[in-house]
Amino acid sequence: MGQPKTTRKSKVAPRLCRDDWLDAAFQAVVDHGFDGVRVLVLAESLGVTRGSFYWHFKDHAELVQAVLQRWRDRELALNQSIQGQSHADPVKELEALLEAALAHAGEDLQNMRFELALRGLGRRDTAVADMLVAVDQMRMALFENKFKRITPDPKAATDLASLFYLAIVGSYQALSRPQTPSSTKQYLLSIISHYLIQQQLNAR
Amino acid sequence: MGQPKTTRKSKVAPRLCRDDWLDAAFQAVVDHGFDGVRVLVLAESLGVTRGSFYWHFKDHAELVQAVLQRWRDRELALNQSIQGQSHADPVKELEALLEAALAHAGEDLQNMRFELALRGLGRRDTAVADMLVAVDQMRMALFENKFKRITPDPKAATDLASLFYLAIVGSYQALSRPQTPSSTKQYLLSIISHYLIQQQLNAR
DNA sequence: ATGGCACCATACACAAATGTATCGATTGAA
DNA sequence: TTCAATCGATACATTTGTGTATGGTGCCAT
Repeated sequence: MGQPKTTRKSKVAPRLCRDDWLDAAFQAVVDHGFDGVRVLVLAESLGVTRGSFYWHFKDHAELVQAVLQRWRDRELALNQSIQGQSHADPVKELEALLEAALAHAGEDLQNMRFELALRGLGRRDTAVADMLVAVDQMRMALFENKFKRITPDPKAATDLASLFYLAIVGSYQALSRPQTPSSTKQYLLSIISHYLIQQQLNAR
Repeated sequence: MGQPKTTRKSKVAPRLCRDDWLDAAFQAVVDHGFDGVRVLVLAESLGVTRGSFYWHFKDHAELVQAVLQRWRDRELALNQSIQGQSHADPVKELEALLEAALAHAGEDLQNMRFELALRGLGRRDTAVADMLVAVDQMRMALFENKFKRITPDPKAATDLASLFYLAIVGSYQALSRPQTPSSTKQYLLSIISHYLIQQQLNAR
């Protein structure tokens, strides 16, 4: 019964690399949080013993550190690529950015769950907390730049960007089950239109 | 060195009741999350051995269950008391509600940290998730009622209430260190005034 | 083919946490 | 006072997880 044929794709014993362990750890964080990253459990899910793990990593702490590092690198790269693509209509850009941030919570559910677990870790680990603050500011600057092309009022741009970002982060965890993703977008877009209309009225 | 004189208030051996353990468990959740609720550790912090624990509780699960239960009861009671106090100016009421919700994140930091840990647990436990959804809806209804007295548009009331609540939840964890509490309030109040001004303009 | 290296298994020691069983001590009331 | 109920200490068994040391095996280049 139950051959050790795990979820590894190929047929037989394609020996593992460091990234395989990182992937497994990522999934464990998604499913059970950072406290659920157990070497023993990961080994079973990968169909090997811990002997493999302690060849690729010094210890448990190094694994977690590597997972954090990889997330941070990817987040920075993602930010760079978004900053690159600048088009004509700033409102369209904003909508696209919103879409991307909320898709983070839609199809790409894994990343959302990982990030929430990461914020949980950040509450006990100041280094992680600092990393998160940096990423938050980076992302918020993205929003702020878009808003600054919509309104001439710099304070309004900062306020709206903060509000948007907070609402997105909030939508990650409140209202778990119901129709959150698209409705949150509607709430936010509604605010934009309100704001734009008001601005046009003021301009007269 | 290091007498077993822990943080228990009185002089000698004031035997513990069930609530003492619940308080300690609450603090453990605040400090280390639900995974940090270890019977052994709680016993040490209370200056007793686990013999005491297993007299007051059947097992570890019963403790967690009781902690959840107590939080839920208190949350319901708080909601009731807020629903009771209805005054004249709806905008003032809204500001007061906002103030209360964000004070939750200010002076009363413990409750905020507990709630965040609880949301973390809710991601792995459907029963907890359901409880949180219920509480979220309950609180959001509070906001929605206030907004319905400000605007005649029911959809706008729902949108604004959702957005506010999401932003508040988001502010609980993004922007850990900086000037979050008061600035978040400013963001939200700014949105209100924008919205009210627009509404007045439309009314003409 | 074969020797060496990369990768993994096995076995051991140790630590932390749960749960149970039993005994001891303290307190309040008859 | 004394006796029983309440509360906590002690000791034991079990589980789960980490880390280390060492041995085994397939694969690739010489």
